[in-house]
Amino acid sequence: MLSIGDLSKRTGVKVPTIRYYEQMGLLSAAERSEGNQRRYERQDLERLAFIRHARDLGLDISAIRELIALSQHPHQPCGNVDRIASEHLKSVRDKIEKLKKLEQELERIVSHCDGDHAIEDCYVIRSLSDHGLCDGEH
Amino acid sequence: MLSIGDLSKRTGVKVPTIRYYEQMGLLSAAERSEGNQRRYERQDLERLAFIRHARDLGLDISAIRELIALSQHPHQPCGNVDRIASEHLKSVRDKIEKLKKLEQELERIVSHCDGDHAIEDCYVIRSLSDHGLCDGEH
DNA sequence: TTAGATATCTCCAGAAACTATAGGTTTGGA
DNA sequence: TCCAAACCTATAGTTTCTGGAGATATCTAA
Repeated sequence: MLSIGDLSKRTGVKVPTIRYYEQMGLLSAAERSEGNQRRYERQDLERLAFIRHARDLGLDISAIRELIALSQHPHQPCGNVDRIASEHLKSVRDKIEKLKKLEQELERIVSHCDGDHAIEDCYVIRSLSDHGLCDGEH
Repeated sequence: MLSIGDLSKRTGVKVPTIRYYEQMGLLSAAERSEGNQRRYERQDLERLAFIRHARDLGLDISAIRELIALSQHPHQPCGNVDRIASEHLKSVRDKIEKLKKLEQELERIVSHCDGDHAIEDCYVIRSLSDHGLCDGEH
């Protein structure tokens, strides 16, 4: 039996966050010690690792709740699971695209600034003020 | 003189967001009409465009506040301006790296799932549960 | 000029996913 | 047995907005 602190150390999820996940219904309410402290088992460790992993992947809490619910009806076809993951893949790709544009623009802005002239002539400030100096859309 | 609605239409920033920026000290308190409604001038339009552009680039409010403060001392050298933009560029690059790893992992997950078998065999669920199945770190 | 529609005002609450604090109780090791 | 560390609950704060309620102002058309 693990305390909440043990669980935290093993998964890297902070203690208040574990309690928060319980409150959000991602973890079922843990057993309690005589003194009312949470006690966990291996299953809970796995569940929390699942949640953490999914959060790292950027899935939001409702998507994770959905996946957990699906995984508890194991004889259903897994089309929905595939759908959730595919949707998420799309959104990750969108994010990458947007960030790449930002990267280009910031590179361009920074490369014009040698850090050694007066602010009134600074390209960073000028280009932030004037969208017309940008190469692309954003 | 522009109303807050005009300003909103011209910049694409929603009305409550403009008021929020004023509250956060990014926009100075606007002049008021006799009936206490905000009235803006061209300068305010430019300032708001600057803020919007910087937000689009992902700079947070405190960074923007810093840039605005710096831009009000136009004869100082612009090293700090460069620093803020460079730091942000670095964090954008980090995010891109992380998201690319996620993209690969999700691709791998989705490609294993044809949406047509039972959940108990589904690779999505298995690999989310078991971090050991991942290719890389995240 | 006046009625009615639209825009604005302030203040407050909510969304997401935590994080932190306060004040009190339990546990585990010397 | 004692005390520090960990735990408990409840509540508030974080960030960047967004939306609503209820009251007031402004604009337009008749």
